[in-house]
Amino acid sequence: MKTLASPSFRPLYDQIKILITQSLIAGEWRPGDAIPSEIELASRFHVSQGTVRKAIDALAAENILVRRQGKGTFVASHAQERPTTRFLRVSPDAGAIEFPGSELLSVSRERAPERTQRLLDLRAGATIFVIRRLLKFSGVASILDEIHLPCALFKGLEENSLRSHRGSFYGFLEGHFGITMIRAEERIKAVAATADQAALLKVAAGSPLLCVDRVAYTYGDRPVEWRRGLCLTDNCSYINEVT
Amino acid sequence: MKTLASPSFRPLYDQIKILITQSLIAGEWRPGDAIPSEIELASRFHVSQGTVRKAIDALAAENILVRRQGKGTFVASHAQERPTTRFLRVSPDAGAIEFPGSELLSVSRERAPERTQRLLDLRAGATIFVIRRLLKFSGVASILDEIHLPCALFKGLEENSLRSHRGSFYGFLEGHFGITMIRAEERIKAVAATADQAALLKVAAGSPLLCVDRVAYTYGDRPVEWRRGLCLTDNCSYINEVT
DNA sequence: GAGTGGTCTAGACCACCCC
DNA sequence: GGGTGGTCTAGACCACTCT
Repeated sequence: MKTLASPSFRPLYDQIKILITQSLIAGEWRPGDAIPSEIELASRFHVSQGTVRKAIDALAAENILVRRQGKGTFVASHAQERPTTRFLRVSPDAGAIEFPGSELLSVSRERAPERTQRLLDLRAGATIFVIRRLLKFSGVASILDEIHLPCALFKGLEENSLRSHRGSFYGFLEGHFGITMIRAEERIKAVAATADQAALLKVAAGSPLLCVDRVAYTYGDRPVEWRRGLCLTDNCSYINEVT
Repeated sequence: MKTLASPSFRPLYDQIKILITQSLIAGEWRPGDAIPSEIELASRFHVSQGTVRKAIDALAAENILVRRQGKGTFVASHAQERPTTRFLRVSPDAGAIEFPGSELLSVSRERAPERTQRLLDLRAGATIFVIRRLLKFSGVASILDEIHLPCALFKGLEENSLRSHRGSFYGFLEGHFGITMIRAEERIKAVAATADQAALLKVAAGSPLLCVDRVAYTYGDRPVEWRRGLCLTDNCSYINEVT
Protein backbone atom coordinates (compact mmCIF):
# COMPACT_ATOMS: atom_id res chain seq x y z
CA MET A 1 0.00 0.00 0.00
CA LYS A 2 1.72 3.16 -1.11
CA THR A 3 0.02 6.28 0.17
CA LEU A 4 2.32 8.53 -1.82
CA ALA A 5 2.27 11.20 0.90
CA SER A 6 0.24 14.12 -0.37
CA PRO A 7 1.17 17.01 1.85
CA SER A 8 -0.39 20.10 0.32
CA PHE A 9 -1.99 18.50 -2.71
CA ARG A 10 -2.89 21.05 -5.36
CA PRO A 11 -5.24 20.03 -8.16
CA LEU A 12 -3.88 20.56 -11.66
CA TYR A 13 -6.68 22.95 -12.61
CA ASP A 14 -5.75 25.09 -9.64
CA GLN A 15 -2.18 25.35 -10.83
CA ILE A 16 -3.39 26.18 -14.34
CA LYS A 17 -5.60 28.86 -12.84
CA ILE A 18 -2.57 30.37 -11.15
CA LEU A 19 -0.56 30.25 -14.38
CA ILE A 20 -3.32 32.06 -16.24
CA THR A 21 -3.57 34.64 -13.47
CA GLN A 22 0.18 35.23 -13.73
CA SER A 23 -0.14 35.85 -17.44
CA LEU A 24 -2.84 38.40 -16.66
CA ILE A 25 -0.62 40.11 -14.08
CA ALA A 26 2.26 40.12 -16.56
CA GLY A 27 -0.01 41.75 -19.11
CA GLU A 28 0.37 38.97 -21.67
CA TRP A 29 -3.31 39.48 -22.48
CA ARG A 30 -4.97 42.85 -21.94
CA PRO A 31 -8.54 43.55 -20.86
CA GLY A 32 -10.85 43.00 -23.81
CA ASP A 33 -8.39 40.64 -25.54
CA ALA A 34 -9.20 37.05 -26.33
CA ILE A 35 -6.97 34.56 -24.54
CA PRO A 36 -5.81 31.47 -26.46
CA SER A 37 -8.41 28.79 -27.10
CA GLU A 38 -8.88 25.96 -24.63
CA ILE A 39 -7.17 23.54 -26.98
CA GLU A 40 -4.15 25.81 -27.36
CA LEU A 41 -3.83 26.31 -23.60
CA ALA A 42 -4.22 22.57 -23.03
CA SER A 43 -1.29 21.85 -25.32
CA ARG A 44 0.76 24.68 -23.84
CA PHE A 45 0.32 23.38 -20.29
CA HIS A 46 0.36 19.70 -21.27
CA VAL A 47 -3.01 18.90 -19.74
CA SER A 48 -6.34 17.91 -21.19
CA GLN A 49 -8.87 20.41 -22.46
CA GLY A 50 -11.17 19.47 -19.58
CA THR A 51 -8.61 20.59 -17.01
CA VAL A 52 -8.10 23.94 -18.74
CA ARG A 53 -11.88 24.25 -18.86
CA LYS A 54 -12.18 23.87 -15.14
CA ALA A 55 -9.52 26.53 -14.53
CA ILE A 56 -11.25 28.93 -16.90
CA ASP A 57 -14.63 28.15 -15.33
CA ALA A 58 -13.28 29.24 -11.97
CA LEU A 59 -11.84 32.47 -13.37
CA ALA A 60 -15.08 33.17 -15.23
CA ALA A 61 -17.02 32.66 -11.98
CA GLU A 62 -14.82 35.35 -10.43
CA ASN A 63 -15.58 37.70 -13.32
CA ILE A 64 -11.93 37.76 -14.31
CA LEU A 65 -12.53 36.09 -17.66
CA VAL A 66 -15.63 36.16 -19.84
CA ARG A 67 -16.64 33.26 -22.07
CA ARG A 68 -18.47 33.86 -25.33
CA GLN A 69 -19.67 30.78 -27.11
CA GLY A 70 -18.43 30.50 -30.65
CA LYS A 71 -16.02 33.43 -30.23
CA GLY A 72 -13.56 32.68 -27.48
CA THR A 73 -12.66 33.56 -23.90
CA PHE A 74 -11.88 37.20 -23.11
CA VAL A 75 -10.20 39.17 -20.37
CA ALA A 76 -12.92 41.02 -18.44
CA SER A 77 -12.77 44.78 -18.91
CA HIS A 78 -14.37 47.83 -17.35
CA ALA A 79 -14.03 49.67 -20.65
CA GLN A 80 -17.30 48.88 -22.36
CA GLU A 81 -19.68 48.67 -19.49
CA ARG A 82 -23.24 48.74 -20.53
CA PRO A 83 -25.82 48.16 -17.83
CA THR A 84 -25.01 49.50 -14.43
CA THR A 85 -21.34 49.90 -13.76
CA ARG A 86 -19.83 46.92 -11.97
CA PHE A 87 -19.37 47.26 -8.21
CA LEU A 88 -21.95 50.05 -7.95
CA ARG A 89 -24.67 48.53 -5.82
CA VAL A 90 -26.60 51.74 -5.38
CA SER A 91 -29.45 52.42 -7.76
CA PRO A 92 -32.54 54.61 -7.89
CA ASP A 93 -35.71 53.13 -6.37
CA ALA A 94 -37.82 54.16 -9.35
CA GLY A 95 -37.03 54.30 -13.02
CA ALA A 96 -34.67 52.37 -15.22
CA ILE A 97 -31.14 51.35 -14.30
CA GLU A 98 -29.01 54.36 -14.84
CA PHE A 99 -25.39 55.42 -15.18
CA PRO A 100 -24.85 58.30 -12.75
CA GLY A 101 -23.37 61.60 -13.88
CA SER A 102 -20.10 62.56 -12.20
CA GLU A 103 -18.92 66.01 -11.13
CA LEU A 104 -15.25 66.27 -10.18
CA LEU A 105 -14.81 68.35 -7.03
CA SER A 106 -11.06 68.16 -6.42
CA VAL A 107 -7.87 66.22 -7.02
CA SER A 108 -4.90 66.49 -4.71
CA ARG A 109 -1.75 64.73 -3.65
CA GLU A 110 -1.49 63.94 0.05
CA ARG A 111 0.20 61.79 2.65
CA ALA A 112 -1.79 58.59 3.09
CA PRO A 113 -3.71 58.60 6.36
CA GLU A 114 -3.06 55.66 8.66
CA ARG A 115 -6.17 53.74 7.65
CA THR A 116 -5.44 54.00 3.94
CA GLN A 117 -1.85 52.94 4.54
CA ARG A 118 -2.95 49.88 6.42
CA LEU A 119 -5.72 48.83 4.06
CA LEU A 120 -3.64 49.28 0.90
CA ASP A 121 -0.41 47.84 2.33
CA LEU A 122 1.47 51.11 1.85
CA ARG A 123 4.67 52.03 3.64
CA ALA A 124 4.61 54.85 6.16
CA GLY A 125 4.80 58.22 4.44
CA ALA A 126 3.50 56.99 1.10
CA THR A 127 1.65 59.56 -0.98
CA ILE A 128 -1.75 59.11 -2.52
CA PHE A 129 -4.05 60.93 -4.89
CA VAL A 130 -7.26 62.05 -3.26
CA ILE A 131 -10.18 62.51 -5.61
CA ARG A 132 -13.49 63.96 -4.55
CA ARG A 133 -16.56 63.53 -6.73
CA LEU A 134 -20.27 64.12 -6.65
CA LEU A 135 -22.39 61.52 -8.42
CA LYS A 136 -25.85 62.40 -9.67
CA PHE A 137 -28.80 60.28 -10.66
CA SER A 138 -30.96 62.16 -13.17
CA GLY A 139 -29.19 65.35 -12.18
CA VAL A 140 -29.90 64.90 -8.45
CA ALA A 141 -26.79 64.81 -6.26
CA SER A 142 -26.83 61.42 -4.54
CA ILE A 143 -23.33 60.22 -3.71
CA LEU A 144 -20.30 62.04 -2.38
CA ASP A 145 -17.14 60.06 -3.11
CA GLU A 146 -13.63 60.32 -1.73
CA ILE A 147 -11.14 58.09 -3.52
CA HIS A 148 -7.59 57.25 -2.44
CA LEU A 149 -5.10 55.92 -5.01
CA PRO A 150 -1.39 55.26 -4.34
CA CYS A 151 0.72 57.70 -6.39
CA ALA A 152 3.27 54.97 -7.03
CA LEU A 153 0.76 52.91 -8.98
CA PHE A 154 -1.04 55.72 -10.80
CA LYS A 155 1.89 57.85 -11.91
CA GLY A 156 0.92 60.88 -13.93
CA LEU A 157 -2.72 60.97 -12.93
CA GLU A 158 -3.95 64.43 -13.88
CA GLU A 159 -7.02 66.45 -13.25
CA ASN A 160 -7.39 67.16 -16.96
CA SER A 161 -7.53 63.56 -18.05
CA LEU A 162 -9.89 62.79 -15.18
CA ARG A 163 -12.17 65.58 -16.28
CA SER A 164 -12.21 64.60 -19.91
CA HIS A 165 -12.86 60.89 -19.53
CA ARG A 166 -16.23 59.39 -20.32
CA GLY A 167 -17.75 56.30 -18.80
CA SER A 168 -16.83 54.50 -15.64
CA PHE A 169 -14.02 55.50 -13.31
CA TYR A 170 -12.59 51.98 -13.26
CA GLY A 171 -12.66 51.97 -17.05
CA PHE A 172 -10.54 55.13 -16.90
CA LEU A 173 -8.01 53.53 -14.53
CA GLU A 174 -7.84 50.43 -16.69
CA GLY A 175 -7.25 52.43 -19.86
CA HIS A 176 -4.66 54.86 -18.47
CA PHE A 177 -2.79 52.76 -15.95
CA GLY A 178 -3.44 49.17 -16.94
CA ILE A 179 -4.90 48.33 -13.56
CA THR A 180 -8.10 46.31 -13.56
CA MET A 181 -10.21 45.95 -10.46
CA ILE A 182 -11.62 42.47 -10.04
CA ARG A 183 -13.41 42.61 -6.71
CA ALA A 184 -14.04 44.81 -3.70
CA GLU A 185 -14.90 44.57 -0.02
CA GLU A 186 -17.35 47.03 1.44
CA ARG A 187 -18.24 47.98 5.02
CA ILE A 188 -21.41 49.98 5.42
CA LYS A 189 -22.60 52.20 8.22
CA ALA A 190 -25.26 54.85 8.72
CA VAL A 191 -23.89 58.29 9.62
CA ALA A 192 -25.16 61.84 10.07
CA ALA A 193 -24.20 64.35 7.38
CA THR A 194 -21.73 67.06 8.39
CA ALA A 195 -22.49 70.62 7.37
CA ASP A 196 -20.13 70.43 4.37
CA GLN A 197 -21.49 67.12 3.17
CA ALA A 198 -25.07 68.27 3.65
CA ALA A 199 -24.45 71.38 1.56
CA LEU A 200 -23.07 69.39 -1.35
CA LEU A 201 -25.93 66.90 -1.22
CA LYS A 202 -28.48 69.66 -0.66
CA VAL A 203 -29.96 68.25 2.53
CA ALA A 204 -30.09 69.38 6.15
CA ALA A 205 -27.02 68.86 8.30
CA GLY A 206 -27.42 65.73 10.38
CA SER A 207 -29.42 63.91 7.71
CA PRO A 208 -28.76 60.17 7.74
CA LEU A 209 -26.41 58.98 4.99
CA LEU A 210 -25.12 55.58 3.97
CA CYS A 211 -21.37 55.46 4.47
CA VAL A 212 -19.85 52.84 2.18
CA ASP A 213 -16.14 52.14 2.70
CA ARG A 214 -14.54 50.10 -0.04
CA VAL A 215 -11.22 48.44 -0.69
CA ALA A 216 -10.83 47.36 -4.32
CA TYR A 217 -8.45 44.62 -5.44
CA THR A 218 -6.66 43.87 -8.69
CA TYR A 219 -5.20 40.56 -9.95
CA GLY A 220 -3.61 38.47 -7.24
CA ASP A 221 -5.83 40.04 -4.56
CA ARG A 222 -3.68 43.11 -4.35
CA PRO A 223 -5.49 46.09 -2.73
CA VAL A 224 -5.07 49.22 -4.84
CA GLU A 225 -7.92 51.59 -4.04
CA TRP A 226 -9.70 52.81 -0.97
CA ARG A 227 -12.80 54.91 -1.20
CA ARG A 228 -15.63 56.20 0.93
CA GLY A 229 -19.00 56.92 -0.59
CA LEU A 230 -21.56 58.96 1.32
CA CYS A 231 -24.90 58.19 -0.15
CA LEU A 232 -28.21 59.95 0.17
CA THR A 233 -30.82 57.19 0.21
CA ASP A 234 -34.03 59.19 -0.03
CA ASN A 235 -34.54 58.01 -3.59
CA CYS A 236 -32.09 55.18 -4.01
CA SER A 237 -30.99 52.03 -2.18
CA TYR A 238 -27.98 49.80 -1.79
CA ILE A 239 -29.08 46.47 -3.23
CA ASN A 240 -27.52 43.17 -2.30
CA GLU A 241 -28.13 39.49 -2.78
CA VAL A 242 -27.31 37.28 0.18
CA THR A 243 -26.69 33.56 -0.23
CA MET B 1 -27.11 18.57 -43.09
CA LYS B 2 -29.63 18.19 -40.31
CA THR B 3 -29.67 21.08 -37.86
CA LEU B 4 -32.24 19.40 -35.65
CA ALA B 5 -33.96 22.69 -34.70
CA SER B 6 -33.17 23.43 -31.08
CA PRO B 7 -35.86 25.79 -29.86
CA SER B 8 -35.30 26.29 -26.15
CA PHE B 9 -32.45 23.86 -25.66
CA ARG B 10 -32.03 22.82 -22.02
CA PRO B 11 -28.83 21.05 -20.99
CA LEU B 12 -29.33 17.70 -19.29
CA TYR B 13 -27.59 18.79 -16.10
CA ASP B 14 -30.05 21.68 -15.86
CA GLN B 15 -32.96 19.27 -16.03
CA ILE B 16 -31.32 17.05 -13.41
CA LYS B 17 -30.87 20.11 -11.23
CA ILE B 18 -34.59 20.82 -11.50
CA LEU B 19 -35.45 17.22 -10.65
CA ILE B 20 -33.27 17.34 -7.55
CA THR B 21 -34.84 20.66 -6.55
CA GLN B 22 -38.28 19.11 -6.90
CA SER B 23 -37.30 16.28 -4.60
CA LEU B 24 -36.17 18.90 -2.10
CA ILE B 25 -39.47 20.76 -2.39
CA ALA B 26 -41.37 17.47 -1.99
CA GLY B 27 -39.36 16.77 1.15
CA GLU B 28 -37.91 13.51 -0.16
CA TRP B 29 -34.67 14.51 1.60
CA ARG B 30 -34.75 16.77 4.66
CA PRO B 31 -32.17 19.36 5.70
CA GLY B 32 -29.15 17.60 7.14
CA ASP B 33 -29.91 14.34 5.30
CA ALA B 34 -27.53 12.81 2.81
CA ILE B 35 -28.92 12.60 -0.71
CA PRO B 36 -28.20 9.46 -2.77
CA SER B 37 -24.68 9.07 -4.10
CA GLU B 38 -23.75 10.44 -7.50
CA ILE B 39 -23.66 6.95 -8.96
CA GLU B 40 -27.13 6.15 -7.62
CA LEU B 41 -28.58 9.39 -8.98
CA ALA B 42 -26.89 8.79 -12.33
CA SER B 43 -28.55 5.42 -12.66
CA ARG B 44 -31.90 6.79 -11.45
CA PHE B 45 -31.89 9.57 -14.05
CA HIS B 46 -30.19 7.49 -16.76
CA VAL B 47 -27.31 9.89 -17.26
CA SER B 48 -23.59 9.69 -16.59
CA GLN B 49 -22.06 10.46 -13.23
CA GLY B 50 -20.42 13.55 -14.74
CA THR B 51 -23.78 15.05 -15.61
CA VAL B 52 -25.15 14.49 -12.10
CA ARG B 53 -21.93 16.01 -10.80
CA LYS B 54 -22.47 19.19 -12.75
CA ALA B 55 -26.04 19.51 -11.45
CA ILE B 56 -24.88 18.98 -7.86
CA ASP B 57 -22.02 21.43 -8.38
CA ALA B 58 -24.53 24.11 -9.32
CA LEU B 59 -26.73 23.40 -6.29
CA ALA B 60 -23.67 23.38 -4.03
CA ALA B 61 -22.62 26.75 -5.43
CA GLU B 62 -26.03 28.08 -4.41
CA ASN B 63 -25.57 26.68 -0.89
CA ILE B 64 -28.56 24.39 -1.36
CA LEU B 65 -26.46 21.23 -1.09
CA VAL B 66 -23.20 20.65 0.76
CA ARG B 67 -20.55 18.21 -0.45
CA ARG B 68 -18.37 16.34 2.04
CA GLN B 69 -15.63 14.29 0.52
CA GLY B 70 -15.68 10.68 1.57
CA LYS B 71 -19.07 11.02 3.26
CA GLY B 72 -21.64 12.13 0.74
CA THR B 73 -23.72 15.11 -0.37
CA PHE B 74 -26.08 16.67 2.17
CA VAL B 75 -29.06 19.00 2.16
CA ALA B 76 -27.95 22.35 3.56
CA SER B 77 -29.48 23.16 6.92
CA HIS B 78 -29.74 26.17 9.21
CA ALA B 79 -29.97 23.84 12.20
CA GLN B 80 -26.35 23.49 13.24
CA GLU B 81 -24.96 26.85 12.32
CA ARG B 82 -21.65 27.45 13.91
CA PRO B 83 -19.81 30.59 12.90
CA THR B 84 -21.98 33.59 12.18
CA THR B 85 -25.50 32.81 11.18
CA ARG B 86 -26.00 32.68 7.44
CA PHE B 87 -27.50 35.80 5.85
CA LEU B 88 -26.46 38.02 8.76
CA ARG B 89 -24.02 40.43 7.22
CA VAL B 90 -23.76 42.68 10.23
CA SER B 91 -20.94 42.06 12.65
CA PRO B 92 -19.10 43.95 15.38
CA ASP B 93 -16.14 46.06 14.27
CA ALA B 94 -13.95 44.73 17.05
CA GLY B 95 -13.74 41.33 18.65
CA ALA B 96 -14.45 37.86 17.40
CA ILE B 97 -17.35 36.84 15.20
CA GLU B 98 -20.31 36.50 17.43
CA PHE B 99 -23.80 35.09 17.54
CA PRO B 100 -26.09 37.88 18.72
CA GLY B 101 -28.44 37.41 21.64
CA SER B 102 -32.14 37.82 20.84
CA GLU B 103 -34.88 39.40 22.95
CA LEU B 104 -38.42 38.80 21.77
CA LEU B 105 -40.50 41.98 21.97
CA SER B 106 -43.84 40.90 20.56
CA VAL B 107 -45.67 38.44 18.35
CA SER B 108 -48.98 39.28 16.74
CA ARG B 109 -51.30 38.31 13.94
CA GLU B 110 -52.16 41.07 11.48
CA ARG B 111 -53.43 41.86 8.04
CA ALA B 112 -50.48 41.97 5.63
CA PRO B 113 -49.67 45.56 4.63
CA GLU B 114 -49.62 46.25 0.91
CA ARG B 115 -45.85 46.01 0.57
CA THR B 116 -45.60 42.66 2.30
CA GLN B 117 -48.49 41.36 0.20
CA ARG B 118 -46.76 42.38 -2.97
CA LEU B 119 -43.27 41.15 -2.06
CA LEU B 120 -44.44 37.76 -0.77
CA ASP B 121 -47.06 37.18 -3.50
CA LEU B 122 -49.92 37.08 -0.99
CA ARG B 123 -53.57 37.60 -1.88
CA ALA B 124 -55.33 40.71 -0.63
CA GLY B 125 -56.44 40.28 2.97
CA ALA B 126 -53.91 37.59 3.79
CA THR B 127 -52.83 37.44 7.43
CA ILE B 128 -49.27 37.38 8.66
CA PHE B 129 -47.40 36.92 11.89
CA VAL B 130 -45.48 40.00 12.93
CA ILE B 131 -42.50 39.34 15.16
CA ARG B 132 -40.47 42.07 16.78
CA ARG B 133 -37.05 41.34 18.23
CA LEU B 134 -34.09 43.11 19.65
CA LEU B 135 -30.68 41.62 18.83
CA LYS B 136 -27.72 42.29 21.06
CA PHE B 137 -24.01 41.94 20.49
CA SER B 138 -22.24 41.34 23.81
CA GLY B 139 -25.36 42.51 25.58
CA VAL B 140 -25.53 45.81 23.68
CA ALA B 141 -28.78 46.37 21.78
CA SER B 142 -27.78 46.71 18.12
CA ILE B 143 -30.56 45.57 15.79
CA LEU B 144 -34.31 46.07 15.93
CA ASP B 145 -36.06 43.49 13.76
CA GLU B 146 -39.60 43.33 12.42
CA ILE B 147 -40.37 40.04 10.71
CA HIS B 148 -43.42 39.22 8.57
CA LEU B 149 -44.37 35.57 7.96
CA PRO B 150 -47.51 34.40 6.13
CA CYS B 151 -49.83 32.59 8.60
CA ALA B 152 -50.77 30.11 5.90
CA LEU B 153 -47.21 28.80 5.71
CA PHE B 154 -46.33 28.93 9.40
CA LYS B 155 -49.49 27.50 10.97
CA GLY B 156 -49.38 27.21 14.72
CA LEU B 157 -46.47 29.57 15.29
CA GLU B 158 -46.58 30.44 18.96
CA GLU B 159 -44.87 32.91 21.19
CA ASN B 160 -43.89 30.15 23.62
CA SER B 161 -42.02 28.05 21.09
CA LEU B 162 -40.37 31.19 19.73
CA ARG B 163 -39.23 32.14 23.21
CA SER B 164 -37.88 28.73 24.05
CA HIS B 165 -35.88 28.09 20.91
CA ARG B 166 -32.12 28.30 20.88
CA GLY B 167 -29.91 29.17 17.96
CA SER B 168 -30.79 30.88 14.73
CA PHE B 169 -34.25 32.03 13.78
CA TYR B 170 -34.06 30.32 10.39
CA GLY B 171 -33.03 27.12 12.15
CA PHE B 172 -36.22 27.43 14.21
CA LEU B 173 -38.38 27.87 11.10
CA GLU B 174 -36.68 24.94 9.42
CA GLY B 175 -37.20 22.67 12.41
CA HIS B 176 -40.83 23.59 13.16
CA PHE B 177 -42.26 24.28 9.71
CA GLY B 178 -39.95 22.51 7.30
CA ILE B 179 -39.22 25.70 5.42
CA THR B 180 -35.58 26.32 4.55
CA MET B 181 -34.38 29.70 3.37
CA ILE B 182 -31.85 29.48 0.59
CA ARG B 183 -31.20 33.09 -0.36
CA ALA B 184 -32.33 36.63 0.29
CA GLU B 185 -32.43 40.02 -1.39
CA GLU B 186 -31.69 43.10 0.66
CA ARG B 187 -32.24 46.81 0.08
CA ILE B 188 -30.40 49.12 2.41
CA LYS B 189 -31.01 52.73 3.31
CA ALA B 190 -29.90 55.12 6.03
CA VAL B 191 -32.75 56.49 8.16
CA ALA B 192 -33.23 58.57 11.31
CA ALA B 193 -34.39 56.72 14.42
CA THR B 194 -37.93 57.49 15.61
CA ALA B 195 -38.47 58.12 19.30
CA ASP B 196 -39.67 54.54 19.90
CA GLN B 197 -36.81 52.97 18.01
CA ALA B 198 -34.29 55.23 19.70
CA ALA B 199 -35.56 54.24 23.14
CA LEU B 200 -35.17 50.53 22.42
CA LEU B 201 -31.69 50.98 21.01
CA LYS B 202 -30.76 53.44 23.76
CA VAL B 203 -29.71 56.26 21.46
CA ALA B 204 -31.00 59.78 20.79
CA ALA B 205 -34.03 60.16 18.56
CA GLY B 206 -32.93 61.06 15.04
CA SER B 207 -29.74 59.01 15.26
CA PRO B 208 -28.77 57.51 11.90
CA LEU B 209 -29.62 53.81 11.54
CA LEU B 210 -29.09 51.29 8.79
CA CYS B 211 -32.45 50.13 7.48
CA VAL B 212 -32.08 46.69 5.91
CA ASP B 213 -35.17 45.37 4.11
CA ARG B 214 -35.01 41.71 3.23
CA VAL B 215 -37.07 39.24 1.24
CA ALA B 216 -36.00 35.64 1.89
CA TYR B 217 -36.68 32.80 -0.53
CA THR B 218 -37.10 29.06 -0.15
CA TYR B 219 -36.69 26.27 -2.75
CA GLY B 220 -37.92 27.24 -6.19
CA ASP B 221 -37.29 30.95 -5.51
CA ARG B 222 -40.49 31.27 -3.55
CA PRO B 223 -40.56 34.38 -1.31
CA VAL B 224 -41.67 33.46 2.22
CA GLU B 225 -40.39 36.10 4.60
CA TRP B 226 -40.12 39.85 4.68
CA ARG B 227 -38.21 41.63 7.38
CA ARG B 228 -36.83 45.01 8.23
CA GLY B 229 -33.78 45.36 10.43
CA LEU B 230 -32.88 48.70 11.95
CA CYS B 231 -29.28 48.58 12.86
CA LEU B 232 -27.20 50.79 15.07
CA THR B 233 -23.79 50.98 13.39
CA ASP B 234 -21.77 52.75 16.04
CA ASN B 235 -19.90 49.55 16.82
CA CYS B 236 -20.75 47.26 13.95
CA SER B 237 -20.90 47.30 10.16
CA TYR B 238 -22.71 45.66 7.30
CA ILE B 239 -20.01 43.78 5.43
CA ASN B 240 -20.24 42.83 1.80
CA GLU B 241 -18.07 41.44 -0.94
CA VAL B 242 -18.64 42.88 -4.39
CA THR B 243 -17.55 41.02 -7.50
C1' DG C 1 -11.52 -2.58 2.28
C1' DA C 2 -15.63 -0.56 0.66
C1' DG C 3 -17.95 3.55 -0.46
C1' DT C 4 -18.07 8.39 -1.39
C1' DG C 5 -16.74 12.56 -3.58
C1' DG C 6 -12.58 14.77 -6.39
C1' DT C 7 -9.44 14.82 -10.33
C1' DC C 8 -8.01 13.91 -14.94
C1' DT C 9 -8.31 12.15 -19.45
C1' DA C 10 -9.93 11.23 -24.35
C1' DG C 11 -13.25 11.50 -27.52
C1' DA C 12 -17.84 12.36 -29.68
C1' DC C 13 -21.07 15.51 -30.76
C1' DC C 14 -23.83 20.04 -30.42
C1' DA C 15 -24.57 25.18 -30.58
C1' DC C 16 -22.86 29.44 -31.91
C1' DC C 17 -20.11 32.84 -34.64
C1' DC C 18 -17.85 34.42 -38.61
C1' DC C 19 -15.96 34.06 -43.06
C1' DG D 1 -16.72 25.18 -43.41
C1' DG D 2 -13.80 25.77 -39.79
C1' DG D 3 -13.05 27.44 -35.24
C1' DT D 4 -14.70 28.26 -30.58
C1' DG D 5 -16.97 27.19 -26.44
C1' DG D 6 -20.75 23.81 -24.37
C1' DT D 7 -22.50 19.20 -23.37
C1' DC D 8 -22.18 14.37 -22.43
C1' DT D 9 -20.01 10.08 -21.82
C1' DA D 10 -16.93 6.26 -19.96
C1' DG D 11 -13.30 5.02 -17.47
C1' DA D 12 -9.09 5.33 -14.58
C1' DC D 13 -7.24 6.73 -10.56
C1' DC D 14 -6.76 9.68 -6.13
C1' DA D 15 -8.26 11.43 -1.49
C1' DC D 16 -11.13 11.06 2.35
C1' DT D 17 -14.18 8.66 5.85
C1' DC D 18 -15.79 4.93 8.31
C1' DT D 19 -15.85 0.23 9.81
